[in-house]
Amino acid sequence: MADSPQYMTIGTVSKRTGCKVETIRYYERIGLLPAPVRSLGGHRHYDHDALKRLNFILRARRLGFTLDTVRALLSLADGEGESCAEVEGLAGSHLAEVRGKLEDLAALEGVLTDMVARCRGGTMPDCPLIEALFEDGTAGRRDGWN
Amino acid sequence: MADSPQYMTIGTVSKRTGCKVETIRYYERIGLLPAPVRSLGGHRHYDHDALKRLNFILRARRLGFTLDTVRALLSLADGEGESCAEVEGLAGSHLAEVRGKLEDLAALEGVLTDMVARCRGGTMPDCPLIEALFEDGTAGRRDGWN
DNA sequence: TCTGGGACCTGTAGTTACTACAGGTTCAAG
DNA sequence: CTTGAACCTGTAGTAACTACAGGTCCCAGA
Repeated sequence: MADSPQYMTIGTVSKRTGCKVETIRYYERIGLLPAPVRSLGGHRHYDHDALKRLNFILRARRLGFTLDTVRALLSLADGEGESCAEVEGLAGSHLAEVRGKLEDLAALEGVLTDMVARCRGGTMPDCPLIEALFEDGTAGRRDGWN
Repeated sequence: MADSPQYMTIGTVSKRTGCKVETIRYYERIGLLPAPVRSLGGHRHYDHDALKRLNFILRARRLGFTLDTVRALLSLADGEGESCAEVEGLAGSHLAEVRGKLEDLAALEGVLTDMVARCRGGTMPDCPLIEALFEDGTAGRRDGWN
C-alpha cells in the first residue's frame, strides 16, 4: 500500500514476509511458487497473489508441515480435490506425528533432568552422567531425533 | 559370549547394537569410532571396547544429543577435561533446548487441534483449515521446525 | 579342493529444507 | 554518467545418515 503500486522486487517480498531472498528463489525452483514475471534485465517482479501464496507456505511451515505436505495443501487450495476432507486428513496425520514427538520429548526431558540432577555437586571423573551413557538402560524411546 | 571369542565382524556389531552397518562405517569415517583392526582381506574386526563405545554413542543420540556434542562427551569420557562439570554443562544446555522444543510443540499441537476441529463435518471447498492458513494469525511461535 | 552366495569393501550420490558463497549483471539515486 | 546496493545464476555446504554401484572376501557345504 505504501511501497510500489504494481510490483514488488524479491527484496521487498523478503522484507514483508520475513522470508529470506534465497528461500524465495528456492521455493520457486522446487515449484512451490510460480515463476514471476521478469523485468527486461531479468529481475523478478511479484504481485499480491505471490505474496499471499508465500505467506501460506510460511504459515504451514511454522506449523511444522513438510514441504511435500505444503505442496499437497497448496494444490488442494488451488481447487484440485474435494478439499476439506483431504485437508483434514493431512492435518490430522501431521497432528498425530506432532503428538508422538511431544511424548518422546517429554520422556526425554524426564531422563535428562534426572541425569543432570544426579550430576550436581561432582567435579571429578566418574561422572554419573557419563556412567549412565555407558551402562545399559533404555533412555528415550525411539530414534529419529536430532 | 556365544558368538565369537576374539573379534566381531561389522555385521555382528550391527546386530548386537541395532545400528546399521553403513552408520557404523560412517561413525568411523567422521572419527567417532576408532578404525578397527582388519583381516588380511580388509574386513573390519571389532573388540568389546568398540561395542561399548558404539553403545555410548547410540544412547547419547537417542537422548537427542548432536554428533558434535557426542564427540565432546566422548572426549570427556576419555579423560580429557575435568569431566563432571563440563558434562553437566553440555547436558544442561541440551536440556534447555529440549524444553524449548517441548513448548513449541505443545503450542503447535493446540493450534493444529483447533484447526482440525474446526474442519469436522465439511466436505466442500472453503475449508476452514485452508482459510486459516491464508488469513493472518500467528500460529506456532518460532521457526526451525520440520 | 572347489564353489556359490552372502557378507564385506570403497566411493559417490541422494535425502530435507534451506543457507552461503562466487562471480557477474542490473537498477535507481545523485 | 557513475556508483554501489540489489539482483542474477549456479554450485556447494549443512546434519546425520541412507542407498546405491561395482567389486572382493570368507566360509560352509559338496
